[in-house]
Amino acid sequence: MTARDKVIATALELFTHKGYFNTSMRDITRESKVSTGSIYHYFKDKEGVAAALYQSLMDRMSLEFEHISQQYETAQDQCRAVITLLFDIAESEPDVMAFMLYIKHREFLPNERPVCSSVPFEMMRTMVQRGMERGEIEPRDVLAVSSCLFGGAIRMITLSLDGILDKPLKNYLDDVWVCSWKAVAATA
Amino acid sequence: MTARDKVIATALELFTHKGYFNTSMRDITRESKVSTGSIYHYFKDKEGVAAALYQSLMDRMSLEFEHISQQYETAQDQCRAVITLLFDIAESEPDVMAFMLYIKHREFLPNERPVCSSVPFEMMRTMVQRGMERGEIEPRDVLAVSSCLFGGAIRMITLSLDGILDKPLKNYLDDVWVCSWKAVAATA
DNA sequence: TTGACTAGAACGAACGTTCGTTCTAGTCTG
DNA sequence: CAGACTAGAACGAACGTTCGTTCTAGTCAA
Repeated sequence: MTARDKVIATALELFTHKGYFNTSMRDITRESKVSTGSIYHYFKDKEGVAAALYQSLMDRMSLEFEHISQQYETAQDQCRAVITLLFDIAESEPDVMAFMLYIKHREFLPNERPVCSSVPFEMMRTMVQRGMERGEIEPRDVLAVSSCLFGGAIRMITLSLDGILDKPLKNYLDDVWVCSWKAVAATA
Repeated sequence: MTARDKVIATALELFTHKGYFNTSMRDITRESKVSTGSIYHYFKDKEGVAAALYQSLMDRMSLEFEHISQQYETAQDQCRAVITLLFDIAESEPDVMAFMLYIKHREFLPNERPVCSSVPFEMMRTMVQRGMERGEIEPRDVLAVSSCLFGGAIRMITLSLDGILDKPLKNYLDDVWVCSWKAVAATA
């Protein structure tokens, strides 16, 4: 693991657990065991660390969604795969999910667009759009439908991150998916 | 308007627009025209300002939800009223909505429970619970169903706060409600 | 020897908070 | 009623700390 990677991994952990502003560069040097000088060699500033972390996570999600788009034919299968993937990540790598869904990036990445208009979120809306064109999904406003289709799952994930759930997240997957799909499915 | 109220109103505006950590006590004194000394007379510290603001908004929402519970009989009517109210507030007082839904309180209010387990959110789940008992809502896990019923609306509100929507939020209300209710309604 | 990398001491700016003081309005006393 | 007294609201300069960042010196591989 390179020094750069160690910094990013440490930043993910500290930013999600303590928050960006409650994490000092000293915290990062201590936890990552990379010196101040090295960090500023690889990154322009503290914001640069956050930006690199953010970018790497967005790239990863874009890639995963790309795979799903290719692997599945119907919008129904694609969207279920997306929600399943999100649930998986939320359980196995809660920090990753927390940084993507839960954190207010724009407080410390003022030039970044809001998450909702990031590439992965756009891809989710594209899936919905295609589902409408294929007649799988009731034709309505795409934003409204996308919100309803994925909103339940996303709320469930934030409940999980907040430690509200007493069972593992995956136990709720079936209930959430049945409800979410019923919300948008074209009436036969 | 008392000095105390002026501070809370200013805090709401600055915290939502710039974020808690990007807002200094000097910003608050400048904008509210209340001196540093006075602020520390009314509030223990910066966190105390945020806590008072948070509490006042939660109290207000609890009260509004209480009214809705009494005013409407069925869970369907209650839940639609809740979503309508949230949309109304999001449009007329976006700062209020942003502070309640969008902001990561726990970064600066470490002793506060997460929003999802605040009183207003509990009330929403109670409405769902009663809907199940009355046979209006398909019996499933209450948390999952609540997430699906309100998740779409909440996502829509965050889209609105992010400035993604090109039309006023209320234009989406019908689509969102139809989808959300279909997600959970008992099959006749 | 050069250039990429590491190290951590040092710097200056900005922060939240404190503190001594002044101002204001009300109350008590003779 | 006049004057002494009190409580607490308001003020803002100053303090000590912490932060992000820079700087200088050193190491190591090619």
